[in-house]
Amino acid sequence: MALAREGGPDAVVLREATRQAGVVPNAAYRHFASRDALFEAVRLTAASMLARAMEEEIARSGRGRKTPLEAARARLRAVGTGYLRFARQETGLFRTAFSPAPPGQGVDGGASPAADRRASPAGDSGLDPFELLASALDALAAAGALAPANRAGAEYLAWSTVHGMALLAIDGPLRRLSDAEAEAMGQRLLDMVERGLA
Amino acid sequence: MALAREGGPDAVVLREATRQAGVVPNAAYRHFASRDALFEAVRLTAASMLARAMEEEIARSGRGRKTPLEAARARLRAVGTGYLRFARQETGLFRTAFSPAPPGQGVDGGASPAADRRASPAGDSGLDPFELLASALDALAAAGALAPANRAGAEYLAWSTVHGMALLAIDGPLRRLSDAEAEAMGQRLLDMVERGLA
DNA sequence: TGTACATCAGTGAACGCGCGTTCACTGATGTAC
DNA sequence: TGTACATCAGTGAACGCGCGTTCACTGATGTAC
Repeated sequence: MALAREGGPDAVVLREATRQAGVVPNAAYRHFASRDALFEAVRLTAASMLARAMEEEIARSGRGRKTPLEAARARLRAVGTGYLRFARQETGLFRTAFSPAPPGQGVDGGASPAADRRASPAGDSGLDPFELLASALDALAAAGALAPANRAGAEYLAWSTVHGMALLAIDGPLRRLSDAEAEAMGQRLLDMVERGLA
Repeated sequence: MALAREGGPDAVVLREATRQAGVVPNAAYRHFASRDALFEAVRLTAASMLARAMEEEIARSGRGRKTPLEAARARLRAVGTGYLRFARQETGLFRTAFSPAPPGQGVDGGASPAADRRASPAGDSGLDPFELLASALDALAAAGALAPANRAGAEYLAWSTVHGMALLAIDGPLRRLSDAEAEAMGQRLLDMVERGLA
């Protein structure tokens, strides 16, 4: 996890992990069948940390009295905000979570529900990032701010938007933004989504 | 270029390139100072091919009589559509174009104007993808479909959106969509942007 | 027209590096009878 | 209570691999005088 946090997916190197553990390289094979299996475990953990970060943001957004519509909007925003913040603050883990799984296995790139559920420690909702988003959109639809005709597949539209900004903020032209600027840009993006989905 | 097209940035390996050229490995050093320099050349070319694909899409969108507003909208859509299609059809090159430049050099990840201009063959406009987007947004603002207050930084909002979907369509959950489905999803995304930016 | 020389793509051999992985093993800890 | 045995994390040594890069070189082509 330290390697992934520091250097992203490519830094997850079996030999280096054993080095940091103060142990001989092949000792890793007591714990993981292969470097791919080790990587998969790291990826899953990273994905569940992202989910966790988003849930904390959601919890924060729930505070204060609100109409159902306000609450639904705040929840969707929180999902996006949590995602963007995690991407900026834990760049290596974020990139690891979305690193395509090694070919061969039929495993999804990104977080799969079952896998996440397996990895998630007690105390969170057990929902993966995608499910958190879906449920925020459901709430928005229930509150009437998202026409039923637009509900289907809306996850992918919202996710695309926020995922793209996360990556531009990591690798791309938004990399050099200050925290405050990135935050403001993120909120503008979420405004756009809210308006665009309606 | 063949390596990048086939396998993305990680497949751009000096030794393999010389192998495919039917030449001994160190012969590469007649043409590039290092593997990083070779990679940079590939990246630039990939970026300029993306720009090219977008320009073709723009040219296509210009056909038929339209009001200025319709034309501006069509142009912005074309920018997005070209981007998304290139990402799906030339996945390896797309990923290469956005691969972060090797550290050390102060070079941007993604396409920088000057670099692109250098690399672009005669016949295109010489604008990089970002500039194509910017000019489409200018046209939209001029046509009155984008409030001046929202114009600044709108590039980053639009780009984020489309970039995110491109990546979800490459690595993520949108990977398995058919061409027709991906196309439809892309158009919905662009609808959202149009509405959201206004 | 002929000769001396520079240029330059490519050769052949070798380097050190870090990687994932395999093998036969040791030695401490827990468990069965 | 004591002994035999299984379990299991970690050891030590070695493997083959592909990578980028360096070195001194060859041999064809172009250029100057």
